[in-house]
Amino acid sequence: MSQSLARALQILASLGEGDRSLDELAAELDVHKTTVLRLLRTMEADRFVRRDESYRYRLGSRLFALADAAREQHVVREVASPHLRQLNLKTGQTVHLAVWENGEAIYIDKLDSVQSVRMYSRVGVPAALHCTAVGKVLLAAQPLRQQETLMGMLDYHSYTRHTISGPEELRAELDVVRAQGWAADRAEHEAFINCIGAPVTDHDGRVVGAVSISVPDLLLNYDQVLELLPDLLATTKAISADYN
Amino acid sequence: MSQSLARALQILASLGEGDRSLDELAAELDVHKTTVLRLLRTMEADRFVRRDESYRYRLGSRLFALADAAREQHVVREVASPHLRQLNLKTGQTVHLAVWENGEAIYIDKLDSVQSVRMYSRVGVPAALHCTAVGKVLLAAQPLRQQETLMGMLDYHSYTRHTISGPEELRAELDVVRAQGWAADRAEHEAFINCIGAPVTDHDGRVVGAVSISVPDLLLNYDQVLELLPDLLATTKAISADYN
DNA sequence: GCTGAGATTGCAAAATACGCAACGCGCGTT
DNA sequence: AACGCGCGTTGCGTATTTTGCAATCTCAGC
Repeated sequence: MSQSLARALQILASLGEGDRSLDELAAELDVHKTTVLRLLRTMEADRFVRRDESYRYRLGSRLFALADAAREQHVVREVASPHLRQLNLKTGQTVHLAVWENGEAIYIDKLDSVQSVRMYSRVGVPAALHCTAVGKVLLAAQPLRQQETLMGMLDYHSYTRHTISGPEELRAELDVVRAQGWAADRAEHEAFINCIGAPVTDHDGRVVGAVSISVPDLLLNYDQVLELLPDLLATTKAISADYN
Repeated sequence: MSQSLARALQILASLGEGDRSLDELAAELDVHKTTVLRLLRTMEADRFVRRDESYRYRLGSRLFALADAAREQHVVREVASPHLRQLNLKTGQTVHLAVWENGEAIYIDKLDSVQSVRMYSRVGVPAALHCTAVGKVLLAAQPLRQQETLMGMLDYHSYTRHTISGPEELRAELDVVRAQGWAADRAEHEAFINCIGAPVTDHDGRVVGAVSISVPDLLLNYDQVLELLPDLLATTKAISADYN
């Protein structure tokens, strides 16, 4: 709708992947250098973008401030924070918090494992609905009508050979999730990583978020991960209680 | 330079303070509703902004992702993270990490004290240069020419009755900071809060960041805070070593 | 079923952003 | 030391894009 703004957002997205030079950005957006320069200048003035000594552009510090503010607007995250920290300390594993936002499951918090095994996940990024623990938990909690719509639209990308590959299979899986009150991801999204996830609910029992624990296979096998389930459920229960 | 973009950024800044309705935003920016609507739509499409059921606008999840990426682009933060965590655990106090960015000292990481005493500081926000420990440390490390320029431009806002109030006083303070290798803030920014801060350096000895510990007066008096200095210096030394 | 507050759209005016081409500047090359 | 190249920057005329208005639509409360 607004061309210059759309381009500016594209620039920000691009800078999110790494620093860029003016020409690189111009080439990427396929617009004239001049245009990019002026957009960058505007954003620089408000600290959304900065540039280093060698004229390479990077994301600016204003984004920190905004993201920080955006988080505080997510009540769940505030409430969950200390509990997640405790779970992270106790289990030593990577812990995620995700919420439902506009048809997607979005990670809004992440605590790394003590062993710094890098995982492909990031705060602010959507989680796949058909093959992650939090995705399943959140999807299973949506109105049935919307679940069906979404299940029909998913791409069912096969990340590993365990990935659920179609609506029927997913529908069955969601039934299990609803019945048992938690979801598993047995190397469905990343090979050699198992996860378990459970919902956080408000006073009316509505699901307002999902917490998961992710463990690389080489640390714990799937059955051993299941032994962490009581800790996970205790955490989500505590968060839900604090949530009022 | 780019009007629509500038307005859009203004909208983001405003949403950073809380959720807004269309009319509220229009009034705040003093532009027509239509204009705001279209800007919001553009940002909504890229998940920079979202709106809830009742048509109130909030910051979107894309900002999380970007902020997360922006952090990872700050090498110092990555390297410092585990050390800060350790310092935070050992002392139990609020720990900050700040870097120099475009003439300002910006907080890029913060770990709260175990006693949740709220401090007025926020990741992404600039720290005052004349009355915070990190501000002094970072300012003292800049080229003298720039220091002078900046000292002439600062507003020397008197937050408390201990706040440094002019260039001469600040110049003397910075000499002390350089000489001793760390800086203090004796209730100069927030009454009843004392801080100590020290620089992180790269292999060439250039200052690339600053770490500080902040303690409310009711927990420890100034002399007691000074006893934490060895811990602080050990931390900055360790970070500097890891920095390569 | 009416009323009104707020969101949304079509349109025409013009302000604004755009691309071009020329300039400046620093760095590495010959 | 001079030259040339790469890259950022600027002035300017054009026309695309954005803007504000006014009319319309939608939904909630009465």
